[in-house]
Amino acid sequence: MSSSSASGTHSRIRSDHATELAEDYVEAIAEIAESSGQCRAVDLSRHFGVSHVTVSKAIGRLVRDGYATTEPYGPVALTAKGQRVAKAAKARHEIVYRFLLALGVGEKTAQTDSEGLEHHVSQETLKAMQAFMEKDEG
Amino acid sequence: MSSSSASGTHSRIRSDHATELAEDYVEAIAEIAESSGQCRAVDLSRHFGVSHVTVSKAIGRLVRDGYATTEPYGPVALTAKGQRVAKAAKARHEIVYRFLLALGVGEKTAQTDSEGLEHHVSQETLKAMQAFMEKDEG
DNA sequence: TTTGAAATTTAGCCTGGGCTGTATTTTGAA
DNA sequence: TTCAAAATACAGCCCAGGCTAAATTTCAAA
Repeated sequence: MSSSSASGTHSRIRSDHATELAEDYVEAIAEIAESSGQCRAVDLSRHFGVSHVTVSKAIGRLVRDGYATTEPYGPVALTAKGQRVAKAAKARHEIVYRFLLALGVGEKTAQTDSEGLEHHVSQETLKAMQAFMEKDEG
Repeated sequence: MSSSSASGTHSRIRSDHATELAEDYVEAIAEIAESSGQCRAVDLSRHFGVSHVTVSKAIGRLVRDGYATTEPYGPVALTAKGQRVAKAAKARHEIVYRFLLALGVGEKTAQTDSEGLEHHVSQETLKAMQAFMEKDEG
């Protein structure tokens, strides 16, 4: 396996972590807003199982980084940038999820694993997953 | 995709992060120790591309959590627990890496992606990956 | 219209993982 | 043997992501 090494690879993984939560949040915000018309901090708090304060701080970072907007005591809305990220994250998530099912993994595991994997799958691997599903299923 | 939700799944993802770095470190320590006889902080610093101070603190956590031992100004060694974790991480890493290759992903991407994915793949998915490789190649 | 419950905010705390700068210890070369 | 360079440690800083407790605002029901 040629011993990985060479800071580059690993530092990419590290910096990925910085955006993982943001992606999880915008994805959740888009889902909730779509299903119930708007997304409030309390919805996210329930969704992720963390305190409302944690959500509030996370929303603050999303706003700071241009992914979302909000008003005091109001709901959260995604910016155009946030919507792009949410859409891309959802697409990746679905590909990974369907791929795991096609691989023969059970639904529950596919769901759990796809949430963990979606942030670490490159475009090239996504392509390979899609190719596999096309070959495999239709 | 049944909108994920339900704190359980996501909180698992969060707490995973706590052990990811530990796994990366013990895996790297095992590799370096195997190839050069011992592992020093400076080796890890170069391996991960982070400062020696960051490595020093990480080693402190490894020691605190029973994964490694060290003496002042001395090299780092894995405990039995650390060796178990390193071995398991390496095994997972290799399965994921070979699986990606079998999927048709290029070597470089397989290397990068496997580093990101290895911490998020469940036993069930690993089994499915192995089954795929056996069917596909063996 | 008032009031109480629900939601949000603010303050303050913790750990992890990153950094710089400075001191200390090892160790190899002169 | 001495001394400078390399490695390690220590002090102190930052931000992310988690928490509790307390203050504030909204909003619906009485």
